Amino acid sequence: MMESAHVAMPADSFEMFKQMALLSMEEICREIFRENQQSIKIKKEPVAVKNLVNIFHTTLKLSIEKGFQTMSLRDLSKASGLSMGALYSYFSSKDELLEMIQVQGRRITKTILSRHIDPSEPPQEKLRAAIRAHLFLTEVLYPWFYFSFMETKNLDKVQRKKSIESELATEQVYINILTEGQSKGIFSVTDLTLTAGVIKAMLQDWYVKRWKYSRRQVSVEDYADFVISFVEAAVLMAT
Amino acid sequence: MMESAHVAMPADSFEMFKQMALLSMEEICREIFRENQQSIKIKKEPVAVKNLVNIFHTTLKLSIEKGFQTMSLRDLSKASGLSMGALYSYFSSKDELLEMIQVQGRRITKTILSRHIDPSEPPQEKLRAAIRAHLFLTEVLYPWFYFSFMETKNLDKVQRKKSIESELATEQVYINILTEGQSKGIFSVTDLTLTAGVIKAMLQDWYVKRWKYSRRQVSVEDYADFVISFVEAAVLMAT
DNA sequence: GTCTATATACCGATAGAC
DNA sequence: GTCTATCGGTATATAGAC
Repeated sequence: MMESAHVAMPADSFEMFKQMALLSMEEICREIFRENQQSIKIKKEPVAVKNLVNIFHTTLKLSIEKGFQTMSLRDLSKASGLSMGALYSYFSSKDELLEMIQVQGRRITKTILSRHIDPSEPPQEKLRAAIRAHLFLTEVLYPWFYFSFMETKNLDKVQRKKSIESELATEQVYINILTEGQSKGIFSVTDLTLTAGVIKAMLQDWYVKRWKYSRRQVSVEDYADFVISFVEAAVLMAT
Repeated sequence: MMESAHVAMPADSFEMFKQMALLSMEEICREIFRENQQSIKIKKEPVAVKNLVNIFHTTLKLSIEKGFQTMSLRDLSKASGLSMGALYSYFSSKDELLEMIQVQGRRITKTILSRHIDPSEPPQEKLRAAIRAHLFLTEVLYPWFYFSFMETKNLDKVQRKKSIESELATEQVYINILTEGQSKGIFSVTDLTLTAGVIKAMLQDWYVKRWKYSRRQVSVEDYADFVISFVEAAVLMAT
């Protein structure tokens, strides 16, 4: 297993982030293919990956428009150009398709977020880096995040629990940063958990209410700068 | 038309708000009945209202669990105790049921929010009152708000447009308050629209991620106090 | 006003030709 | 590896008895 072991990654600009993240749809689908070879009937990797890219892309597209439950597999078949039979070579049920997408999304979040926070940096820098990394990631993988957000309630009990754990883990990143800053006398926070919660709510708004920001022509970098300044105004110790 | 003409309503505590809001399910359903008498076949008001209460309550309950699309009308029939035939005496299609619920929710929001903001108050008080009123309202009508939030994308074009307008109108309330405070030298805000947007995101989190707050035993008054202090720390002019 | 029974269409999933 | 044809089940919606 490759362990990047907290090598600092600056990601000063969104473009830099995009390149460093190396999150092409294709790579993600290759990983999914390799991990699900027991349930995927197709054996030739190039063919399988090509079709998985198509299937996931089309699923996300249709689900964002009208929801995963509302999208029938006939819709997916028509929009992707693959037949019903071909689709069922890549997953054994519609629920498995949902799960495959969710699992991968959670892992990417975890990997990228920890990779972009350098524990040797001071808390204020860490806070900025975390906010930027989180927003840039959700921008690059917007369909995935919106889908995950909207479809969590349709998961089975086991998967839903994992989804909740993932959410709380993301919040914990901010609780840790705030705690450290508090103890170093840089931040002044009355309630760590609630503060982390509202930070997360602001970040979430970027992909949940994306139509609002794109119609107002607010770029992800604009929004990151704003959230950072807003949060800092609220938590930085008055000097 | 009854016009409350901005009579100040303090709503200092959640309990007071609850009483003043007078938003019993029954009253709301009576209103819906009177406005939809063309599509509701039942003519006796007491019977119709009683069943509408049942239908809406059950619909919200089932939809929150698994989504409106996933809930079949057979599910609704079973859970409400009304037959399929009886259900169709109250709406002409499943989509109309969705629309009836959405329309009413939007109207309530608009009415209550404007009723609880006194334009003669100073901006700082208005900001506090708006945040409290918004949170208290979403607490009282949690199922309605969660439902509206999750099902907006399933509306037809016309209804979705109205939903967007409603969201932007709510944001405008905060933009106006912030603008006034800015011009009076009380607030210092770099971007009015983005600030209003993140305030709204924090308010939304109360009903979107409700499980988180209830598991942590945070009351709506705790949360209101926290959001007010967080926002004030960010926008109040340093003295 | 409420029920049961049913029309019609589409759903997820699979078998078997190619 | 991909297709078409089709299975059994269930969806929305309605007709007609009571």
